[in-house]
Amino acid sequence: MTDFLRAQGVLSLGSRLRALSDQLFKEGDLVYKRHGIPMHGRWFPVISLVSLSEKPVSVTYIAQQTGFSHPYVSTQAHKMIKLGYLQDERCSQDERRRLLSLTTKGKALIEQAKPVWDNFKKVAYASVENSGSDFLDAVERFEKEIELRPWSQEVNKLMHDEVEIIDYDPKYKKDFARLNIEWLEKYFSVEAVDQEYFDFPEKKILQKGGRIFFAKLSNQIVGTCALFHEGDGVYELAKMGVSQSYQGKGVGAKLVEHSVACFKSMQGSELFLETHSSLQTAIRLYKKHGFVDQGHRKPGSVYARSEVYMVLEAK
Amino acid sequence: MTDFLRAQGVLSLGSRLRALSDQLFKEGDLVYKRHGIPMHGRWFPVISLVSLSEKPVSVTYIAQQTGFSHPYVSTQAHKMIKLGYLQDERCSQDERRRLLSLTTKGKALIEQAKPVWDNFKKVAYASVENSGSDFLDAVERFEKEIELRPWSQEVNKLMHDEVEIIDYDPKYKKDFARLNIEWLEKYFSVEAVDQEYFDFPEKKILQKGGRIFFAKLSNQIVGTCALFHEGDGVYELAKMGVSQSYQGKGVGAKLVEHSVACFKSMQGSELFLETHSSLQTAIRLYKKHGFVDQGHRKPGSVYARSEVYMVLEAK
DNA sequence: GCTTATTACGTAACTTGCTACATAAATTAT
DNA sequence: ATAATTTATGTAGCAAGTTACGTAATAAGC
Repeated sequence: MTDFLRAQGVLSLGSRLRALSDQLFKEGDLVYKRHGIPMHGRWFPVISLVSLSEKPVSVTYIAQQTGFSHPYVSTQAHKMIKLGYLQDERCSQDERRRLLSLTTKGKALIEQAKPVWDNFKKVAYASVENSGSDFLDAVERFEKEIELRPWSQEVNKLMHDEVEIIDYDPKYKKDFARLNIEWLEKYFSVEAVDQEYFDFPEKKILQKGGRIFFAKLSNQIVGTCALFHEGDGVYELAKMGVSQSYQGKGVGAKLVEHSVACFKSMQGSELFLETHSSLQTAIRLYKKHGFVDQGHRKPGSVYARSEVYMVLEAK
Repeated sequence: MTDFLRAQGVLSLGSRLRALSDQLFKEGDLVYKRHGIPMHGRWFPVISLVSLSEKPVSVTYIAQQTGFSHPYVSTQAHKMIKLGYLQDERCSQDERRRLLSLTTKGKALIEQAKPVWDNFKKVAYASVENSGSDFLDAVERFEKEIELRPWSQEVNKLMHDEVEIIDYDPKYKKDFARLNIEWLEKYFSVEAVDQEYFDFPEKKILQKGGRIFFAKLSNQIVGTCALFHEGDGVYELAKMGVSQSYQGKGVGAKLVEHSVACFKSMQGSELFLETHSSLQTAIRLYKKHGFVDQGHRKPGSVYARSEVYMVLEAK
C-alpha cells in the first residue's frame, strides 16, 4: 500500500479492494503451481459449485450463484470442457439448458485441489484472527451497507442540485433537439415540421419573438420548452421535454412556471398549447398552472398528434 | 451476495472483494453521470495524483504511487491527453521522462469533481461507521497481514510435500530432458552428447544396466539424476538436475542418497562422477555423501565441462 | 392454434488491468 | 572513451470480466 493511496482514504478504496482481490487469486495460483495442480484461483467459484452440486447444473444457475454474468460462465464452461474437466449434456425437459457436471478428470482435479482448499481455509481464518478483527465479517457488513444505502444516492442527496431555468444559448442547440426527439420518438414520431425547429431554432423561434428555455441541473441540460410567438401577443407553449432520467423531479413544473411568468412579463395576450390526451401527466401539470382544456382541437392545427387544446386562463 | 459465495467463506473472498471494488467504481460513475461531470471512477487515482502534485509528475512516479503498472499509467495518460485533460512535456534534465500536468480543461474538471469527492468522503465515512466497524482500518490491517504472511507460504508449510524418489517411467522422459537442459543452459551449453541421452534415455542408460531417478513433490517432477553403467560394476553418477524453484530444499541430497544406496544394493564396485569446480554447492553435496575429489580430471573424459573428478570412497 | 413474451444460452465487442518485450536515454564500470 | 547496466517509457498481446445483442426453446395470453 503506497502512502498516496492511504492518504486518499476512502476514495481509493475501490483500487485497494481490487488489488487485494488480485493478490488473493495470485496467492492461490502460487500454491497450485507449487504443487503442480493444474488449477487456477479464478476457476474456483464455478468448479467448486459444480462439484458441490449433486445434480448437473445449468449455466444460468452457476451465474446466479456465483454472481458472474452468464456469458462469462458460458465461456468459462466451454474452456473447462475443452480442458476435459467438465462435460455437458442437453437437458431432456428443456432443450435450451446445458447441464454441466464434472468428468472423471474433473473429479480427480477436485481431489487434488481439496487439500489446498482445506489448508487455505485454515491459514485464512488464522490470518483473519491475526489481523485483529474478523475481516470476513467486516466485508459482509460493508456489502450490506452498500446495498442498503448506495453511496451514489447518498452523495446525490448532499450535492447541490437545484434545477435552474436558463435562456437559450447556441451551445445548447443540440440539447433542444435531443430532449424533444427523446419523447417524440417514444410516444409519436418526429415529423418534418418538428425537424425544422430543431435545425433552425434561432430563425424559427427566437427571431419571431419567441423564447426557448432550458432546465439546467448541475452541469447538465435536463429539460427544455419554448414559447412560440404567433403574433399580436399570442404565444404557444410547445416543445417541452424533460430527460427521462430526471422526470418526476419537478423539472417540468419549473419550466411551465417560468414560461408562464415570462409570458406575463412580456405582456402577452394569450397563451395556449396543444397536446395529446394520452399524456395525462403533462395535462395535469398544465392544469395546475392555469391552463384549461377547451374540449376541442385547435382550429387548423398542424400536428397530427395535437388533439387536446388548452389555454391559460386567469385564475 | 449469494448464499453460495457466503457459504464458501474465505475461499470466495477474492471474488467478493472484486465485486465490491467494481461496485464502488460504479457508484462513483453514477454520481458523475448524474451531475454531468465528464469523469470516471477509474480515472481517480491518476488524475487526483497529478492534480495534487505541485510539479508535473512522470509516468513511473504515478505508477509507483498508485500501485498500477507503468504501462497502464502510460496508456491512461495518453488517453487523458487525447481528451484534453492532461498535457505532457519532456523533462529537460532527462529526455526519457514525460512530465504530466493538468491542462486548463483538466483543472476545470477537477473543480467540477471536487464537490463529488468531498461528499463521497462524507458519505463513505458515515457508511463505514454505520457498518459497525471501521472497514477502512480492517482493510488496512488485512493488507498488512497478507503482505507479512502471504497465504501461499503458510499453505505450503501445511501441505504435505515430502519429496519422493521414484524410478524411471516413460511418461517422465520429457522431465528428464527439461531438468537437465535447465541447468546446462544456465551454466554451460547442451552438447550433442547430452542430447542423445535426452532423446533415448531407455536405450542409452537403462538398457545398459543404468538407472534414472526422479524426485517427485506432490505431483511434480522437480529433480532427476542417473546412474550410468560403465560395465563391470563401475557406475557414474550423472545428469543430476533440480528445478531452480525447488533448490535448497534437500531435493539434491535425497537424489544423491538414493543413488548411492541403489549403487550399493546393486553391489557396484565403483561409483564416480564428473563436475566443474564452479559448482561448489554440488561439490559440497557430493563430499557430504562420501565422494572424494581425486584432484585431477578423469582420464579420457568426454565432456568439456568435466574438470573435477570424484569417486565414492567407503567412510 | 397462433402470437407474444420470457428464458437459456451463445457471440461479439469493449474495458481494465496485467506481463513480456523493445527501445532510447542516462548512469556506472572498465 | 567505450561497454555494460539501469531506468523511463512505449507497444503488443493476453486474461478476466462486462454489456449488448441475437437465437432458439418454452410458457403464457387471447
